Amino acid sequence: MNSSGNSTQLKPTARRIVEQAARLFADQGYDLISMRDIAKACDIKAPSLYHHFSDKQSLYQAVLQAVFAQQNAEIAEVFVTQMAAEEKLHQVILLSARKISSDHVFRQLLWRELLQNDPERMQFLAEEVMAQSCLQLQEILQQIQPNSLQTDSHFAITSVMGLLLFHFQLGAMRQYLPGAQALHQDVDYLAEQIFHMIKSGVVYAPPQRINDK
Amino acid sequence: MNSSGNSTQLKPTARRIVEQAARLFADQGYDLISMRDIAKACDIKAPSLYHHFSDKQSLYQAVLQAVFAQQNAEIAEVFVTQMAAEEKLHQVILLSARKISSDHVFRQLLWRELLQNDPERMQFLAEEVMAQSCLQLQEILQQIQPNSLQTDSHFAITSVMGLLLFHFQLGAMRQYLPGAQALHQDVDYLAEQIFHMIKSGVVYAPPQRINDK
DNA sequence: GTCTATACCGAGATAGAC
DNA sequence: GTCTATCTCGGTATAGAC
Repeated sequence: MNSSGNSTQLKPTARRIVEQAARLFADQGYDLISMRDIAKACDIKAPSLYHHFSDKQSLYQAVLQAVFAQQNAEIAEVFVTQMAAEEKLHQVILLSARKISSDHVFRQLLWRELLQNDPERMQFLAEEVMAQSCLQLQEILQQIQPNSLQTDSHFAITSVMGLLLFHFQLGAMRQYLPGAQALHQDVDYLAEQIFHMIKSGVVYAPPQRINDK
Repeated sequence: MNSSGNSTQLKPTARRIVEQAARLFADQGYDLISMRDIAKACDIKAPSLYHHFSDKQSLYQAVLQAVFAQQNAEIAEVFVTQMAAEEKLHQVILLSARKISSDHVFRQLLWRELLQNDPERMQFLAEEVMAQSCLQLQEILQQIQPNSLQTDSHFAITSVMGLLLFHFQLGAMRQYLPGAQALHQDVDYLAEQIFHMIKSGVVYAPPQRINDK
């Protein structure tokens, strides 16, 4: 359990509220969680919450802000290392996989936001949460592929996101799908597979050129 | 707008209710849609719904059943053609992409179910909805890859699912991510890219052997 | 900053007439 | 098979004491 909103510049009680609310919202969703539920988790009564947040929506916004800012900070760390591009991609995927698989709160909230597909929130998510990682990922990918070909880096980036998110969201369904083995519970193994699929997709046989810039 | 529950063996009014409910549930989710909302969409009053379904949960179950059965039937058609394995994979991905991108109701309900991650429902989804397509996909993939290597077919299958689902769920966020172009709104183009990524992932350099059977 | 008490609303569901 | 009327519950949010 991580990234449950250690956002700074919030007073300690507000911080605790956001932390608890994040866990509950992630788990059961906005509608199923009542202000009473959140209050109970914080050992206070519901009306006290309104001293810290004007209403339920504001609290939810604060939760998203906190969780995604936290995630953003942690993911950024992945990119600082100095290695060959391919090994860098490998590490980025491995560490992102560990992060996303272990951080249930972040993953669920992200999945929920993608469900809504609200334009404003998508812009916020993309620009404030994803953009940094995506740009650095783009750079790595362009270093890996042969100079002569230009594969679709936007497609590659979103595929990395998609594979990471989907494989770790699959959870309880995985065991019922064909060919499932104990192996597939192993985060590092899945990360390895994702790395190879992205790498081969980028390196081999791009279907067509694209004016990437 | 498709697959909105043309389930047979339901009386016509019940069928209409399921159809409308599917659209509403997919769009706004179980909790946000009231029985009154559904009734209004059917031009009846809320209590009349209880003549056809014992409660809200039962109606939701009927919706899932109808939408997923429909989807299952449509996807199954994709596999009947006779072609070389690689071309077959190509077609399967292309047609699945068109289906999943156009069927907003199915995609949203599936995404919502994956959010809950309830073991029983995951088993239902996997076995009743996914299993057929997955097994046939598995067969195709095994025909494509060189006999000498055994790649992880479970990983490949779930990656196909993940890429298809994610890329078409991305919707409004896509335009805010690096490198987005008008191209990426084109279903067939994305399908092409997914096909190539899966193909190269399966054909080239499997990271390690696996006892697949 | 937290509480009790409460207003207000809309939800799911049922009874019983037609 | 559909309706009107109604019950009951739990939700968000506010007022005002401490």
